[in-house]
Amino acid sequence: MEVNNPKYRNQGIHVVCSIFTVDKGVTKVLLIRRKNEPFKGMWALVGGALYNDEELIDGLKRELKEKTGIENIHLEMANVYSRIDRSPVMRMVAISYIGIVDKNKLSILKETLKTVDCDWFPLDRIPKLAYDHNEILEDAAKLLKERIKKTDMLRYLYPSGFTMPEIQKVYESILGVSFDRRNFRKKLLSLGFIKETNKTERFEGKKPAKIYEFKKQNEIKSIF
Amino acid sequence: MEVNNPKYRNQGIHVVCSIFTVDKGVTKVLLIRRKNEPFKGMWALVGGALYNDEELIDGLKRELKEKTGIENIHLEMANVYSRIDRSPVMRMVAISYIGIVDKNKLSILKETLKTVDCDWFPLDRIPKLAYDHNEILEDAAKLLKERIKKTDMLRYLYPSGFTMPEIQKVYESILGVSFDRRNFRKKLLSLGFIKETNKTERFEGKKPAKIYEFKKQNEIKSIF
DNA sequence: CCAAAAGTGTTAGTCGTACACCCATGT
DNA sequence: ACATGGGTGTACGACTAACACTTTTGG
Repeated sequence: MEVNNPKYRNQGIHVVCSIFTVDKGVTKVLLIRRKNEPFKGMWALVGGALYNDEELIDGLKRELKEKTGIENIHLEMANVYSRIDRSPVMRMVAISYIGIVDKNKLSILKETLKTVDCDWFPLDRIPKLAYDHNEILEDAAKLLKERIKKTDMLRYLYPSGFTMPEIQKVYESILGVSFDRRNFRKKLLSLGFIKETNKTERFEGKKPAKIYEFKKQNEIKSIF
Repeated sequence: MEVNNPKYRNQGIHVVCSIFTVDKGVTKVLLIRRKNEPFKGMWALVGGALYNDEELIDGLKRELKEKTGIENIHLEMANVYSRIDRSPVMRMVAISYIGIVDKNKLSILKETLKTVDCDWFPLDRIPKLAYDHNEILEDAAKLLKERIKKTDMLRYLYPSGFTMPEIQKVYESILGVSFDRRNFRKKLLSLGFIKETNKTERFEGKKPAKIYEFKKQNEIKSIF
């Protein structure tokens, strides 16, 4: 690599995340409103430019803390965006991540050095966002569907347990379909990554529902 | 973004690809041998540094042509690698791609401006590679398995048709399992992205086998 | 004691798996 | 004519989907 070739100059990496939650049956994503140029005053996904001395996930967590105050959440990689003019400042390739959290278990900063607002937006009411974030968010929402169908990603929404009717509503909200109560329960239990507790909690009914929790990763045994 | 912050400087993007083929029942990957530093003389995956005026896929295709002579092949994104010291020259984030081709339908350049050799290596006989390419290749091979199971990626291995026993052997080679002939045929047909032709070809038997081909993407109709 | 959601079990249909026989051809 | 792989159909078991009744509690 001829380091001095000007074609290698002025490139940077954006790290950006779509953090989802489900609030009373509605899937929402966390957006911030930008204080500075470019895209001053516009809503955007949380993220920023990577430093040259940090890994992607660390840079993203730094940005996330700076712009929302959120710490210690699980994020997984989603997609990559390389359109040449996707940033007006310089050539930036973006790496996108997704996460899902219980919004009631964390507090967000409404204003920071770089933001003037921060809020949860239902997926069907997303404003025009900075950069190509509308596209990134759309892809992220699609991926979220795949991931909750095929992995135990929802464990991060329920670090301390959930009831069947509760998590069923979340699946139905995110996937946009509805399931038979009895079959849903059987299916989820058959996957083997959740377990019953002896606690109960009222959800929508008067009869209390059992609380289940996700097994720790090392408790999940494969078939062989 | 404060463009002058030195932490944003000296970052680059690597694009790199694992191009697979299946040769007489053996899955192989295309490697080049480097002519220049860093890693001079070592084998490596095909790839290089992205220019600031090109998209990932275009940069990768440019590198691919420069270093192997290969043009016009299908590549799909695989993974991202961001270890800070993964390149000794400067901080480079790598985006990896995978592809699969019929090696008999293309010719490769044994030597170029930047390479001294180029060859197909069986996956169980991979030498120590430049950069973190061993890790990238391992991940790519895993992803290849997923993709041929879940998508019609093998269409790119067979642009002009295939016979059942032939493609079955490819699946078996890549996945490392073996299938019942009758069930394999039924399964593949049931997916609905291949169609019969009226041509035949001899494969291993004396009786000629029917040639099938992948439907064009727009011929594949969904269930609804 | 009634309304409303939570919890459970059984049956039918569908899909995947296992398996045996006939067919077309080259030698 | 026969050996070799290519092509097809059927029966069984496993999983998925549809569905109805009992239980627990708050009001």
